[in-house]
Amino acid sequence: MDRNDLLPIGDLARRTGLAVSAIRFYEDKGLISSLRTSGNQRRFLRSDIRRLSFILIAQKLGLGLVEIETELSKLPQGRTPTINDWQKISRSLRKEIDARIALLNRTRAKLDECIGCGCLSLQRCQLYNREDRAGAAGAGPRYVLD
Amino acid sequence: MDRNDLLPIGDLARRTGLAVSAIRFYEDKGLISSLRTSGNQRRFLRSDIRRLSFILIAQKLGLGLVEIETELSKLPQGRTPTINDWQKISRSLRKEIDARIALLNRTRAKLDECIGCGCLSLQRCQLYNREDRAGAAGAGPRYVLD
DNA sequence: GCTTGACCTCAAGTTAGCTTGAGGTTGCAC
DNA sequence: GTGCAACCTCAAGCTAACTTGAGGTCAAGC
Repeated sequence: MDRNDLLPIGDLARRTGLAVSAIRFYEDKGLISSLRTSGNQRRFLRSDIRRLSFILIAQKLGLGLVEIETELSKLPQGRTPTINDWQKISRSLRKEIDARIALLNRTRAKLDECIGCGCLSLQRCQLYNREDRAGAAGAGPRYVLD
Repeated sequence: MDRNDLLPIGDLARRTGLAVSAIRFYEDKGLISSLRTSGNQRRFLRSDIRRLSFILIAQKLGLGLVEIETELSKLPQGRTPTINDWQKISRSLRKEIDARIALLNRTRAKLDECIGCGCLSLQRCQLYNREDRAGAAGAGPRYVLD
């Protein structure tokens, strides 16, 4: 592994569009790891760019950092992930997207009924039920979500 | 207006599934308003059940309370909203859903390309751009979102 | 050898969306 | 007229996902 293949945190930040502080934060949370120079500065692998990309995409889908870490933990330990590894884990994201689209479609169908009668009634329209609220993107009142 | 048409906060909570504290919080934020008894207790209109329902649905779509207030402010002031009023504002929500579905479809298409090459590269796959990140559900790093 | 920008740590602050707790009051039923 | 559940206010706490600031170090160019 060439010395030039190790990136300081600022470079990684520039490559991903992330703030330096965000990358440090992710390392703290265990989403990414780094080597250290003798002077205690972080050095990252090139493949970490991809890792951060994955984090950004997954976040966009509404996954929390904890869930993202779970996904990332499916990558092979000890060696740099191959393209094949990334394909596998990306397909898992694709399922997430599919699920979200399906949920939105159901919500839309129910809302359409409600627009029909104008009621917006929890009882009649059943626009809420645990199933749907569970997969929701928004935070929502905790009491209801428990 | 009959005296019986005024609901104490606990009843409203039971009808909507919200916590009492959440309703008070929404009132504080100006999403809902109440009358007071001589003893300073809140009394709500029956139509507030619908108002809270709307808030819950909109939250499920990932709208923030501020955006929801903006929507709600389109309801007529001074009188209880009619079914027609609710239909109008609900259609606005429907558009939100449509937009979100469209965004997810675009994201999925891009991810599919990425799965194809396994790159997950920000440059090549263009899985990020401001347009998409803007409509995203998740929080995302603030620096990038600015 | 000195300056300067990039880097370090650790603590505290920020926003959203609520909940929890303390300490006190109301109102309905018996 | 008394008991007690339901209500009140206000302050503080909580989680997620970061940012900001203070105070200090490292490293490369002049």
